Amino acid sequence: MPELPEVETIVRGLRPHVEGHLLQTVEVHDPKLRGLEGALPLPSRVEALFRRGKYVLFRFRDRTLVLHLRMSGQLLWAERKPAGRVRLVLRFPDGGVYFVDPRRLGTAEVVKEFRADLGPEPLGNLAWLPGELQKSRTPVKLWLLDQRKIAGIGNIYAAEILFRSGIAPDRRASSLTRSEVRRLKRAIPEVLEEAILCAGTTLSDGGYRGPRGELGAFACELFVYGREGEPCRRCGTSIERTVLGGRGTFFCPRCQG
DNA sequence: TCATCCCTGTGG
DNA sequence: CCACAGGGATGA
Repeated sequence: MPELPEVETIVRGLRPHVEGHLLQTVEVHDPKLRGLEGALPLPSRVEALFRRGKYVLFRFRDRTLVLHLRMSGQLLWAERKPAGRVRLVLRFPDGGVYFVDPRRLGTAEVVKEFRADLGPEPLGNLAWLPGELQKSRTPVKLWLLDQRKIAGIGNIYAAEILFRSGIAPDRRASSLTRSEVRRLKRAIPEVLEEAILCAGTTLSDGGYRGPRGELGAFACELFVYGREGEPCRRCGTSIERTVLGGRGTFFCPRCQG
């Protein structure tokens, strides 16, 4: 499931193929995306390709194509049609961006101006973080998952960030000690940047793929996510799984007391 | 603030 | 064969 590190990996990989290049045609293979047909003048030059939170944004002169991969979406650069359920093809002179999405939960639209209720990026200056945490009584894991508070963190990285911080997922955000806030503030960019260096996380289901179909190696660096019943890599205690906000929540009961 | 829906492949 | 996976929009 693409979160910030996966989307960043995709954008970095696609950028040299796309930025400054002419989009020739848009092929829509899913009725849910019918709205894209004729939404852009073609051909159209991609002025910039970038990420905001988990969104992928193709900026044209006066329009922006907004993609969200949700659970199962992939964006692949390929010369020919890849395997899988292709919902959309953005064709360039020397290849295409293929939006493959078996569960069809991903979204794509063309807008005049990108609007989404997103909090700050977690890789920038986090000086604001302690004050914002102080204001919220929601469990800290749900706070991290709330895109309006901080943009780009999903279920996998929320779990890993909290493990590294030594904070239990159900702790209320406003109850964190100064020391815990300091550790969280450090762990957020550390975990995300390491995951970007690993080109993201491909779980055993194989769902996430990089822009050329690569696997994300951060799967080998996971300490808690998906490891219920396995020994904690730090202390050996059995990793536990609970449900918080309807989502699977993994943690070490000893390291995250 | 919390539940529901969207989707479909996969594991149990 | 059914429950589950879950980000985000939406409505209660």
